[in-house]
Amino acid sequence: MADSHNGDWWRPLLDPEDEHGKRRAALLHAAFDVIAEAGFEGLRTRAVATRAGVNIATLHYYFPSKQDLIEGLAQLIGAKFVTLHGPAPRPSGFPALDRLRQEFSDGRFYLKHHPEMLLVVQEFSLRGKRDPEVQKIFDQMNAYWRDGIEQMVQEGIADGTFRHDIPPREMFPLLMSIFTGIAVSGAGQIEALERNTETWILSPKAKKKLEKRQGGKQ
Amino acid sequence: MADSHNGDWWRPLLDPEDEHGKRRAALLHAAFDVIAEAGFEGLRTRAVATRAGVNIATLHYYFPSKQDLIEGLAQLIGAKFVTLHGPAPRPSGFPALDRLRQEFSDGRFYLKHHPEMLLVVQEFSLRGKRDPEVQKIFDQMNAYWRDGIEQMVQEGIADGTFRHDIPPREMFPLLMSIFTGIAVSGAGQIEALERNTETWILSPKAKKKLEKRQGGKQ
DNA sequence: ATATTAATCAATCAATTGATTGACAAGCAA
DNA sequence: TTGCTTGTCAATCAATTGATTGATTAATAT
Repeated sequence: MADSHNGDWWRPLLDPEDEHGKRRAALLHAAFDVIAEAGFEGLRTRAVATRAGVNIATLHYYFPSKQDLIEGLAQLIGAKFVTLHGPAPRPSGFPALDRLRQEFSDGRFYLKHHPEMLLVVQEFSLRGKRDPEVQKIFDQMNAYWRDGIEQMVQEGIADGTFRHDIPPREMFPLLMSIFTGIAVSGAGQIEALERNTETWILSPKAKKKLEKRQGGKQ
Repeated sequence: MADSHNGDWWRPLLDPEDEHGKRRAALLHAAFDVIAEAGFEGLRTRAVATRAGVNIATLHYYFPSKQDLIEGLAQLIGAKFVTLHGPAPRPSGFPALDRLRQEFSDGRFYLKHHPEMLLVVQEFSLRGKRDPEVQKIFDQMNAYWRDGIEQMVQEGIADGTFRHDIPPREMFPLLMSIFTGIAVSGAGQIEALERNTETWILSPKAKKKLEKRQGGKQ
């Protein structure tokens, strides 16, 4: 994710060579913007079409129904989330800690540069409660995220980076709750939150090592 | 809050003697139900009126506009939240810990018995981003909650129940994030989450006392 | 050259939606 | 009784909304 901290972020997603895909993508991005501004409550196909610079009938040509448009956007966001959260090699002495920090870094990035992304995800999260198709995609997204965190926790405990007296299965909901809380409330003190979380879950051994390393550098 | 864990919960809110207030309340409760089922996206004045058993024109008699209805419900929920979260005397050796546990207890209660309440609050939270009037009420609600937690943290640190090496101002966003995360994700492992949170923030002294007390009882 | 398909739009439809109007009945005051 | 206020509803309005139709143009295939 850190690699994509640029202006382009997630927009170029469908094949830009394909004219058909281009317009389709433009409509999806327009839908994203409208939802970000007005929520699902204010999502109007006309607004989406106008924003994409096409006629309302053209929208229905690419997305037969409003529901198709919504599901298309859900899949777009889901796919992008997986891409951005994909496993990346992070060479370091504390791979688990690095991944934890990456997670916070991602949170900071969205909060600072693309809060509308978190907002739209919340909109979808809420809509999923009454829309099985959306829920399915949302569940996949969450499962992917959960698996990543769970793996991180297990690795961290296995290599002695994280405390061993918190069961992996219990540490996960803890982190998940913290991350979700950050995304929703937009915690202003995310740095302090990160620091304290580390203080909490790092093993004494890893703490000492880190202090030593930092002490040597400073 | 624990005292109100009954079937009536928060419904009897306005003066039931007043016929005018009765109808008004019925409309607000109907609106609550509609939002719980269909979200703001699906909130229709007709549905609310029908549910309350009155004509659409009667709804507009009590609430001139849809916006008035929404703001009325926001205030209703806000007021009830303050009532339910009001400071209650909790005689115990660990007042701060008791309040912490009460907070988790409240979370469990809503998740188990009234998840629709959390859902509607989320709907309002999201709507607040584009509705200043709603946001104002929501902010008051959150400020009240925050103050309570902040006070709890300060008391807990002052009387030695909580760790003193975490600044109160840093412990607060931590708990806030955890609570929010629970409400949103509906964490299934809320019990484990509570246990680990306690392990985290309790001071060593308080832990020993608790262990002793529990050991003596069991 | 001709037929077919893809892409687009202006115009329109049928249904919905928030809100209003005008009428009526019950309660209350003068 | 008379007149005013409150509460309620059937009917209606004007605007919106998701979706369709029919026509047109450009590209592609035969």
